[in-house]
Amino acid sequence: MKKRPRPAMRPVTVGRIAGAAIALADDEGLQALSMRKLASRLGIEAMSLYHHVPSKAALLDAMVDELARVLPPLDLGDGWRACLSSAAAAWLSLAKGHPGAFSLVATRAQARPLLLDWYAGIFDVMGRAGFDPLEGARATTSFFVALNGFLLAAGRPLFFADVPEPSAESMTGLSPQTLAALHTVPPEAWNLASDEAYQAHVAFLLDAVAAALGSASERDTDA
Amino acid sequence: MKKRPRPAMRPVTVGRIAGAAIALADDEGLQALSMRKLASRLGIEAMSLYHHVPSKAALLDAMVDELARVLPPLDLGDGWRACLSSAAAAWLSLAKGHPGAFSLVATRAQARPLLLDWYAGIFDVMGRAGFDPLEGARATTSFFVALNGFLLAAGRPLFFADVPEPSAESMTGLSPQTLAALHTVPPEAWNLASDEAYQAHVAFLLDAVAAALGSASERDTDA
DNA sequence: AAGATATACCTTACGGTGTAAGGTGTAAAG
DNA sequence: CTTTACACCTTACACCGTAAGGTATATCTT
Repeated sequence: MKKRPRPAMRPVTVGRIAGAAIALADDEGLQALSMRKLASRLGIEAMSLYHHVPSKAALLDAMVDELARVLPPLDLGDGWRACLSSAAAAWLSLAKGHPGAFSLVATRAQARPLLLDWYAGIFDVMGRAGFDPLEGARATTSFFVALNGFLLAAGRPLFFADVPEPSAESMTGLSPQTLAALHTVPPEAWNLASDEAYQAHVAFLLDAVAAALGSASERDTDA
Repeated sequence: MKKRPRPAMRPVTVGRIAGAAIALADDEGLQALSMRKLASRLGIEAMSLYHHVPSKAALLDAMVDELARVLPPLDLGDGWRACLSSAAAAWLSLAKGHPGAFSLVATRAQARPLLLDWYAGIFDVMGRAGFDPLEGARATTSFFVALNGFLLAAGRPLFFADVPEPSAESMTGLSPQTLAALHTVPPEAWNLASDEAYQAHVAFLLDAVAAALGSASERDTDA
């Protein structure tokens, strides 16, 4: 045991770097996250970050790991519906708590151990519910990518925040038919920023899971 | 009418710039799309692009417009299910035809007239099917963001391309339970790159739309 | 025909980015 | 006290988006 270097002092660690990066992304947007700005928040120089993290891509992975640590625990005991429902709630709280950094979790989840542990709990619940493995896993995967699609879109307005008045048609380049069609639907239908819209999306997806599982494993549902 | 400038010659137009940008993004990835590389593909200098396009953000919008022009037409005549189904197919063909540029369409669709015309056709079909406007529009919106979630994730492997063998657990940092849970599901369940997976996702979502519309407007379905 | 004008493109430059290469100072180990 | 190792720093490079202003040419006006 000759190698026990006794770090001189370690005020900055990978975890702390990732935490500061998440805070920076949440404050100023992911595109504003640069090695220089991040370093200055930590009171060091940009290149010093490279003694803790090999590249910016690795930093982004570390941010995903750090975010996975604050994921609320899942409800693993009350059946698949409660489990998926609590997963959706946890996902939402992560997206709301970290508006700038969340897209990383949705986008580069591949092979980050903590996040996979979290997902694995869900696959386990689905498996124990007795569903066909392929159909069940497909439904679960569809559920999650659909959740991500919503939360990634929720950052910016889908279509319009406010649909332009028909009188303004000349300014938008929209055809009258298009404007008329858009005006037949209530504006809140595409306001993805509300909790209510998210709940509607989750309910929509849970029904789809139920339908997929029901049709794929009748032998289990009526047994 | 004194102002009729008669352009000297116009070999490069916004449309052509957008087309070249799409090709560049598809060839080398969206992050490799720079004004300098794009200009050199067109045989001009970077700053010359700014005589046709005010900023890079506007260029990205122009790319969305250009992509919307190659969207296959929708099936507007055979009911909402055929309409959504053809929309999903069109969306897939766009994503497959433009792997680098597609994420722009999914991400910055706001207020691009051609794309809104396309969407408006769908809202029109949904409206004419007699469904509750809010519930119907919510279901349609959910359908599309869920489609986007799939196609945005389909670019990279979700979880793993290949799940590691249990014997390799020490290398991945995964717990034995996680590895076991991941191994209970067939690998193709999270291979999002196959057409079959997409069809399964679309079928999953269409069932959800049917369920949402059925529960929201019984007065129409049995009338 | 000659001058004015408008346009398409170019040159230069600035402050930002990620990061390769190598230097410095301090704290622990021998 | 010397050696060593590590945390942090300095400098530098190639790239980015784009602000400011220059030049050549094609057309309109006279």
